[in-house]
Amino acid sequence: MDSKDAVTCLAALAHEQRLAIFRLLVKIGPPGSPAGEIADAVGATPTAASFHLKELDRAGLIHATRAGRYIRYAVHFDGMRRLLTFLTEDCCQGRPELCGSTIKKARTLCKGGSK
Amino acid sequence: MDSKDAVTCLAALAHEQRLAIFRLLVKIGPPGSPAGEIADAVGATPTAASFHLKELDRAGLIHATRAGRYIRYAVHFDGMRRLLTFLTEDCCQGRPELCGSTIKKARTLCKGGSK
DNA sequence: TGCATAGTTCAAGAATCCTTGTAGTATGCT
DNA sequence: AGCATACTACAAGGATTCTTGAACTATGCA
Repeated sequence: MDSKDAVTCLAALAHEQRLAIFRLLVKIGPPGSPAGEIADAVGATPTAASFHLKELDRAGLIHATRAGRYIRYAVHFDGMRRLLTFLTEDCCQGRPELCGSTIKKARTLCKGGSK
Repeated sequence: MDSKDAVTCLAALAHEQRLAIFRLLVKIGPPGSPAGEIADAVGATPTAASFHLKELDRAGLIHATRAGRYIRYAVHFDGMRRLLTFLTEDCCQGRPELCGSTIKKARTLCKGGSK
């Protein structure tokens, strides 16, 4: 992940409805949820929900899969983990004793961590 | 941290220069750096740097302390940790086996983790 | 084939944010 | 006190992003 990708992710999340959608999908986990239910849950019109879901998808934070007439959206844990890793990279010059020594744990997120 | 605070933080970070400043300060850690050096490091004019530093400060991601004629900025680990916690809250409905069981580690960040 | 449902795309106006220069404030030195 | 340095505040133009409704595409069922 480079700086541009990170800015795209952060801009995607820097919006009340999109943040609500993202957190909802984080909570739901791998099974995800169809677009209509997501729209209802966050109080968005179908048009707005579609627009915001596409933004989150483009940023690589969620992904879509068609299931019959529904399109299910689920959080993309790998994208999420890459973003958090990028934000905390080289914390305290790699000398964790400067900040409490636990920052490295931020890198071992959902779906296995390392790499 | 509520949804509005998180959006403020994310919007603050969703900008190339501000993200560069934040990551620089994360890397430097507690000692921080004066505004002028930060401006040079990220290639910003003094005016732009001041503007962006204020944004990050307002969002609670960094904090300023005057040291003589210099104003040093340093990352505010607590604000940073609160944001990461907020983003990963209730991951997979609290059933970490759904996503790899390591998400909880994201909450134990710099400065000692919990609350 | 024809209709209903689920979701997306398009376009235009409105709102917001970014950029930049100039002026101003605070500190330190002589 | 007077001057230089370090940084901040203000303001206006320009660019980007958000919102909304109407039209469009895709799927499933009878």
